[in-house]
Amino acid sequence: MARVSDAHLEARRQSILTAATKVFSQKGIASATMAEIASEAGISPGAIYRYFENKETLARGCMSESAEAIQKAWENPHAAEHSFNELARMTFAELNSDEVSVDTQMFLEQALIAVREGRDEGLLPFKEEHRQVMEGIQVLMKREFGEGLRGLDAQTVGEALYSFYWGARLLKMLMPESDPLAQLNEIQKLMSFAIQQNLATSPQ
Amino acid sequence: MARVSDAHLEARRQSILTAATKVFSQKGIASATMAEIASEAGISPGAIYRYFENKETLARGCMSESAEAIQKAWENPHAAEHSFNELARMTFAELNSDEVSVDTQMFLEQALIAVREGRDEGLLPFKEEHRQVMEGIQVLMKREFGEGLRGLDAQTVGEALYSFYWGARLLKMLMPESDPLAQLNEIQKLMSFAIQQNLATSPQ
Amino acid sequence: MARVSDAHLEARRQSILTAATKVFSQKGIASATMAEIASEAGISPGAIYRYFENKETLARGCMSESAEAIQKAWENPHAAEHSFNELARMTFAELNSDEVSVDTQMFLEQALIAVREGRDEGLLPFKEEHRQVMEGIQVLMKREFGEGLRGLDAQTVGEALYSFYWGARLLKMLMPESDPLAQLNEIQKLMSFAIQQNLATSPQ
Amino acid sequence: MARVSDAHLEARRQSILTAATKVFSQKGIASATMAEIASEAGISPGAIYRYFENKETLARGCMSESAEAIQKAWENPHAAEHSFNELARMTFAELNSDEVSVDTQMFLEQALIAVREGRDEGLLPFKEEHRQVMEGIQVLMKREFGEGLRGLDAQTVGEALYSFYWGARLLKMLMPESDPLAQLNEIQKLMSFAIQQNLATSPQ
DNA sequence: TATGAATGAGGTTTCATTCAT
DNA sequence: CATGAATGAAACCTCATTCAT
Repeated sequence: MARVSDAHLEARRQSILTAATKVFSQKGIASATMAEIASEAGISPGAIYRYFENKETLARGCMSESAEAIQKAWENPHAAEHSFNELARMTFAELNSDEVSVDTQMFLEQALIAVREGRDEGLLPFKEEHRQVMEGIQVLMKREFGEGLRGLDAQTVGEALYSFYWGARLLKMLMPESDPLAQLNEIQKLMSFAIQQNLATSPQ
Repeated sequence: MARVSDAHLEARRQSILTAATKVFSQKGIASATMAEIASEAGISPGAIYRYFENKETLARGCMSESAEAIQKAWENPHAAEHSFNELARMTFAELNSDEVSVDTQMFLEQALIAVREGRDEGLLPFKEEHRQVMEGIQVLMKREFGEGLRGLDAQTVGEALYSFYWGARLLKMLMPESDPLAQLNEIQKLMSFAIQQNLATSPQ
Repeated sequence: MARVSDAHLEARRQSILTAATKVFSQKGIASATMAEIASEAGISPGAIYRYFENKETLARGCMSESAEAIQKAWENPHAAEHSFNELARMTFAELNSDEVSVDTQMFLEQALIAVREGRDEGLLPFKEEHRQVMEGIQVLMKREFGEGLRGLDAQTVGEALYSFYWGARLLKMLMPESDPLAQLNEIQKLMSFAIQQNLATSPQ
Repeated sequence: MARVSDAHLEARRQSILTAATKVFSQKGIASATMAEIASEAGISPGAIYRYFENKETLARGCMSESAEAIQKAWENPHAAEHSFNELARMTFAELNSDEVSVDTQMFLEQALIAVREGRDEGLLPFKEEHRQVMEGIQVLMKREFGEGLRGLDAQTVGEALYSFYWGARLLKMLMPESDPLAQLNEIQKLMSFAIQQNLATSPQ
């Protein structure tokens, strides 16, 4: 029964990921059992272990790749093909997908582990990512809004917006009925008004 | 060992909470065992159950009460002695205290447990609190800013600000060098500008 | 605080027994807690142990004494002041009291322990009691019904009636709504008819 | 170890039942531990749970199925191929087999647990069975004896006979030398005499 | 490769009993 | 004598993971 095509294996792997994401997001990572996931994927529990080392690895594998693309976009603002507002909308729109809750769970789980350990080493990768994204936010804002940010500290506004993003993710996880995109919309209106005000009162 | 003074009982209760907070924040709520906590508190496992119904209740008790006062203030906006901006500053200033990180950690631990377990029951208390605070934010904003919020959906703005608050807490936990109060400052400037703009263009 | 009158101690003892019987019959022996019983008796858990060695002893103490009197009556038929039918009615009427269920539980518990041990020694006391009562039944029947039992084996009839008695107790425990006395009534009618028939067809 | 034949699974199930019956009857259901049973069956504790939901279910499974056939006969009197007297004799003859004592023991263990726990739920299945059998007794008697039961309450007579049956089982467990069939024989003679008497004095 | 039966560690909770006050 | 806080043993059950087939 040897020599199964790589494509077949990859398809199997994907079907497991799909099943796992479904079960994880329905039952939560800890409550979901490997047996359930196997059943959902139409295979046996043992088979999962051919594709994923363990439950932990499987859960990590469920982190959606689409989210990574967006993160990359923020980290490389100069290469960005989108405006700040567009990118922001895309980012928050993504938060309404089902998988995000699992992603958020995974992230928080890792973050808590790092915090528990108390050593900075565990937190460093997180910090680095955070810093890069915040940097990207700041760069994009400055580029687009320029004088409109007068009186504001762009970096700290960037941090605040990043806080807002994570807070929205957290609340979405706890209250799936919340609407991050709608929240963003109001924040964008606020920013727009503020920028108008700034420009209107700018020195001649 | 009968008829111990109430003060003694309360001291014992506190010592259990202290021990539990220490163990929970080091090992995580799930991994921590009641035996460890009892040992840390210098009592027997069974004794804990005279003070706390079960592990879950004990964990809930570990959230410090200082935060509750502020929460109450938001939940009862009509009784508030402070303006929206004042209350907001107090709330974010609190985030710079040392114990808040542990509080945040405990909150996230419990939120994750509830989400993992997939049962809504565990999340309901959280949701209710969230909802009340968001309601409070909204009421205070409307009362103080009135027409300044024209063109904005006060409720959603409230939700967004609440998201921002939790995000700032989360980031503070992960990056203790971050400054929630500074972030709030920028957001308040943004709001102030926006309100000015709104009032300036108000219909005659 | 020494030297409390014996009467006082005995009263205390009785109040504990009353409380215990109430709680045992409501919750079952195993489910009832010493704390509940203490509470019901209006004392502290620790105090019970001044009067009863342990829960087991307390439960045994709840076996009603009225039942013992009746048993004695059967064991000493010659001293009996009552007819077979009267004694039977008294015996079954007793089964409608609340305490009997606890008694039955206690008896069965002891019996099961003896059976588990497999050694006859544990069962011997039971057997002896049974045998004496069955003997008493037989003697009373013979004395009263005489020729009416023609064609019947008095001893085996006695055993059957004794089986009936224990079965009625067992069923009363499992189905408190059953009515042992009503059952006895029918059995007595049966016996009466049978005896009449016997006498009617007796050889002249 | 995949794909084991159904026969193998059934054999495993039986070996667990055998082990459980042995341990339960030696130690009592409450004192017996799942670990002991597993050890006796030569498997791991966890394996038991693939065959039985929990300890309670396992205990219930320990009541032998031979008795069930007879029980079914009483519960479906209309389908019965046997007369009342025949069925009664078969039922009581069964009580002389060796395994009945263990069955009785298991039944009493469980009945006591249900009574102890004080929750009606545990007793309901018992009650239902009892009621159905008593109903069956009554129906059979009415069908066969008709006018012979004049002056008697068939339902209560049925209950009394059922009490007699359980009492005979109980006594057989405690005194293996007792003879339930002989007892039944006398009861049947009693009933026969009574019925004759009834018919003889029936109104013309 | 897939199967799925078996493993076995591990922690919360209860409550009879004790004993310091 | 009474109190009631504290003790601490004990066992069910789950489920990720393994490995014989």
